[in-house]
Amino acid sequence: MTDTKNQSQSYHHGNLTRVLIDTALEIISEQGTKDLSLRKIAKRAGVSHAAPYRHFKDKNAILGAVARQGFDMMLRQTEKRIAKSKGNELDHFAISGLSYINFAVNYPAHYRVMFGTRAENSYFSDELKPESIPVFKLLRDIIMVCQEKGLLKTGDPQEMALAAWSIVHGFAMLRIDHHLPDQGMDEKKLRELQRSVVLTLYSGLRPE
Amino acid sequence: MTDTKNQSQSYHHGNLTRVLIDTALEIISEQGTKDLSLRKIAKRAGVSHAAPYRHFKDKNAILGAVARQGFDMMLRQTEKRIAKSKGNELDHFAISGLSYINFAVNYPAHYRVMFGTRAENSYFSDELKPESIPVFKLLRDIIMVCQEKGLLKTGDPQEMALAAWSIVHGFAMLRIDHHLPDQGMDEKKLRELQRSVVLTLYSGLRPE
DNA sequence: ACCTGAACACCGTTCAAGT
DNA sequence: ACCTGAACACCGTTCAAGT
Repeated sequence: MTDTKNQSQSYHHGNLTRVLIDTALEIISEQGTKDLSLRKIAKRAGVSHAAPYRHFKDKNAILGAVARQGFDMMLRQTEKRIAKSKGNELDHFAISGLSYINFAVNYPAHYRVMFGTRAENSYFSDELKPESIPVFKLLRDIIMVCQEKGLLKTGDPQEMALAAWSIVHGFAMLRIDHHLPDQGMDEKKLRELQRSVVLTLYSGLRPE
Repeated sequence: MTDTKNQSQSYHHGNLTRVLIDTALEIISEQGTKDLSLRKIAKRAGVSHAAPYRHFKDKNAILGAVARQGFDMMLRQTEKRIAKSKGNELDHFAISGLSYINFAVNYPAHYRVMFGTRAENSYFSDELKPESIPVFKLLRDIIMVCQEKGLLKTGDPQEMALAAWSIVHGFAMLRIDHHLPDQGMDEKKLRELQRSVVLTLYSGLRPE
């Protein structure tokens, strides 16, 4: 009963920025990226359709904020899973890939904004996809450690990280866009499939 | 000089359907999927903005036709490359993957429509992604032949085809959307990278 | 049968005006 | 400083009307 005062007035005092991001995510989850509009966001946030322009340059800037938040969440989540693991570095490598796919499956709205086709995503800076760099670096660092311990084969770690990323990104995209031939597979079967696909292909990176 | 008669009148006699598809592709290539509009297509085709509705149910139906054409082209192109190859079945397997990525790189406009997020792509039928089935089957058949000859390890060919598909789809998407850390890589370097990534990961499917 | 033009309900973005 | 409301140039889709 004490914190019901900040209802319809609260984000008139500074937190509209956050509310707009959260509302955008809600709408994307419910109606898809395609049907997201600035005017819908504004209406649901209880504000005029021009108000968001005080907080974001344009519609893409809101999507950019959503993407940034997504990359943050994905990184933290992956780091946490690795920290909790009792396995060796090779296990960490596998966990990073599976965790990546899990994030995409659990937060498809975020993921779609993060990796919407670049042609449509001018909300990434004109330079190279800077948002995805930290998670890519994490992957590459794990690979380098594995190489030092002889758990993965030698070779350019950047290239191997890219290979690993291709698999998980590809699988995640096919999965959340329902392009998989998942004829009547239930959730458990899909998770097994996902595990099997990643581990099989990762084995191509093991020492010969 | 003989066939200049069919200029602005010709598609009033039945081929507007084709002109609309081709025009859509032109605009996507020039301005991106996001900036494609029915009204732009109609205007460039020299027809009123309501005319396309005689030929397609709605805007998505046009994109569906583009996607279908893309899957056709991809399949034929891959089959042709395999037919020209002098290698064994394992080579065919590698060719199918590299050919897949090449198609995406050479026809990014097609590819983006083919694999735009499903939430946005109601132009795929409500059933399972039927357009992509033939190319998926080709991949699976090659895998089965390789298994019979002991060139690939045993296991569910459907699952292995999915694994192979994940890689090439993931790499293709990252590549055409410029999410790759391709700092100053030229075309030749990118093709080497692509080849290396695919072959490395495919080696995870080889007999143990 | 095929196309047009007006109409409707939406967009993103800008800008003067209000508090 | 932050928000509103009207305005502008666009959308996709429908439908009566023209040929």
